[in-house]
Amino acid sequence: MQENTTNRHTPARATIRDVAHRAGVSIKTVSRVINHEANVRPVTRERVMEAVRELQYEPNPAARGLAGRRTFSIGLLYENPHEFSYIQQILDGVFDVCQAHGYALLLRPSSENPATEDIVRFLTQTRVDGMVLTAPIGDRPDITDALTERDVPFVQISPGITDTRWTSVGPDDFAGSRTLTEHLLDLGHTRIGFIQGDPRHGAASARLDGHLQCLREHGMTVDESLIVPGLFDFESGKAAAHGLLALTDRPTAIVASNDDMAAGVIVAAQEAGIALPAELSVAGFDDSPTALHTWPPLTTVRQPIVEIASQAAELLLEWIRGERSVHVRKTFDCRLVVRRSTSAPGVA
Amino acid sequence: MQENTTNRHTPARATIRDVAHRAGVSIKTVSRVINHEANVRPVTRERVMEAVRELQYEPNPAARGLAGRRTFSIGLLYENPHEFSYIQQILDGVFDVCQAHGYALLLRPSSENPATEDIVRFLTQTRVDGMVLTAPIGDRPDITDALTERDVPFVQISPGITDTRWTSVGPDDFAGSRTLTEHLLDLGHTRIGFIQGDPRHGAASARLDGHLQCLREHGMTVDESLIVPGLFDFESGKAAAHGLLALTDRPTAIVASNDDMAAGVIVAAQEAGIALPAELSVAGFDDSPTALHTWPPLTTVRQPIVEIASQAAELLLEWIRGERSVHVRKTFDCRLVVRRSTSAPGVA
DNA sequence: ACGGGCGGTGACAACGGTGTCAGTCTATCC
DNA sequence: GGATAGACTGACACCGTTGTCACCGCCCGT
Repeated sequence: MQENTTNRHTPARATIRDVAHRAGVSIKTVSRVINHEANVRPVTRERVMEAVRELQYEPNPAARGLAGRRTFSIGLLYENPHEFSYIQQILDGVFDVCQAHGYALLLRPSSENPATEDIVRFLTQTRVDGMVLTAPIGDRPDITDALTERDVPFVQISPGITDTRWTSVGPDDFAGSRTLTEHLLDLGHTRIGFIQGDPRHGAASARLDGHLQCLREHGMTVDESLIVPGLFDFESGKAAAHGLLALTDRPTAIVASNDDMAAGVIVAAQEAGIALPAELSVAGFDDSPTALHTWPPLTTVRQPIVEIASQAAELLLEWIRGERSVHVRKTFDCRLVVRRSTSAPGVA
Repeated sequence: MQENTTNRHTPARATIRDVAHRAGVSIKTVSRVINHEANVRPVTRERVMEAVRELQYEPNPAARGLAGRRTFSIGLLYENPHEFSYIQQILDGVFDVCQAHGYALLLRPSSENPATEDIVRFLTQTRVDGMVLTAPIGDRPDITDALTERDVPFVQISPGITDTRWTSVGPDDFAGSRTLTEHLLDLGHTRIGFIQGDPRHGAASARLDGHLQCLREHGMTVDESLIVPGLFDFESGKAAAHGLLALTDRPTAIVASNDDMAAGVIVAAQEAGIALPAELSVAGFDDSPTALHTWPPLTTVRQPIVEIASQAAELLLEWIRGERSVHVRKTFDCRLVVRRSTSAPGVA
């Protein structure tokens, strides 16, 4: 016995009413079951579940959204990234969690320094239940205010300042950077160049601070001329390295605040005919794929990006569901990854 | 005079009813205006638009979706990418078009070879109005069939086979590859290694065919031992290069089917102490950021990824709106980009 | 003057769920 | 044995749009 033989395509998706009818209960009870509400007899629940399975019922998100005032979707805001693999991993981590909880993931890439109203429009157009904000845009007060004002929950990833009014997740950039510099000191380097990251990112200053702190702990004076600005991208790293390598008393090691810049340093050294790592040790940060694509492969600091992103999404969903009512800041440890781009001065 | 002073947060978003009341028309007329339907007097239209502006009205997508059976959102399906920048550019291109047309972009990353039912679940859960499929997953008959069966419009990006039943967009891999090989022949190379891409991608065979065709056109016989497999990722490129460089009569040039593999070739050459480009010319494909991050920078073929993605989204939206009823295949020209990784044999 | 067509508009019923509230049915306690 | 407090269930309004259809007025041709 076939149903609906005339309707050849689009086999008329089952609705909650069909399920209710089949299970011999009211639509409200079906609603209770699919929303995991309490106070449904196990027998009833099972009967409903069976009807759901038989009819391959999937609740209509539009109807749910309309009646329940939520969309079961969250947005991910990010600014045009330099390190593509970074945002890709963020995306993977967030998506996994969304997937697991039946949420959809809406993307909101943005140009550099997007207008507040553009972000607000995204909120009103999509009505996402919450947002994951990446650095550096997640720090902007106008954005956090706009979200707060509209009661849209959000979680920041790697914010510059840890504001107890909000929830955030990030790596321990400070400690990671300190460990890295310590590694170079242990190898015997005394003149270490440092290329800063994009100052709009909190990670940039945290990594610099870790470096400086480590030098001080080891009783070294800081040579200002060895601390140079950068923007987290390959080009700026290369340019900064050329500057450092042109110094009369040039450094025997250079720490770049991320791997892309470190790759720039390597190319700069190659252009200048400087042997790696014998004449110059190079280190990065992030342990992005780039770190393995250079020659020699990069010593770097691994931050668990996917895990950080998952945690951010997890915290966001908890908040959305009202399972948590206090803001937290989660910090993840970084791990030093030693490869062939660093060695004792003079050693190949 | 203030409205709603008690309701401090969430200023009670305006609905179509509020707009109708303010403009002195029925809600249906407002609906007509915001959907750009015909048969509304210009005067009326303007009056409604003004009310919309004053109240900052944005239609509720859930209500729209429920009543109108469409979600104003499209999905982007992609499989875990090796070249992160590639998918990032695809995303940018698709997003721009969505943005311009008021559509939301839902992401559906997937593991390698996802189950059909996972994709189907994505469709029924999100009820997107259409899908953009990237290679290689966009080629899978089970996926295209599932979409067709459910009347979900889709557009393929860089499919392996051009099926006239569907719409697709992609670069001219064949011609691009031919141009690249020609460049090497012009430089005087006669033994050219070729590293193939992931065989699941149509681009892989198209690029190989372009290479072979070029050799034949120049009256050269094809040395099978110079054609080796690869998977589009750095590691496989490096491994393949090691194999080619170990040949007794080793090639003076290697073409990799994409930039990541070419980066692998460069590292392999460096490991083997082979001078670039004097002893070995290397070329890639795509002109990804990687191409500029190697030393020497890569000669490659640029494909207009963002443009391709935009076009795909554009075609998809046209189809969704019923503005087009015939399937097309759009091909974009590639451009040879010569950098320092290629030179005449023996020349630095 | 009349009927027919068409541009312009509104009333009203969907769309498929959730929230509220009232009701029934047990088990428990005096 | 009756009162009472849960556990469990359903009726019904409502969420904010779009689709359908009826209607009104006006212009046109005869």
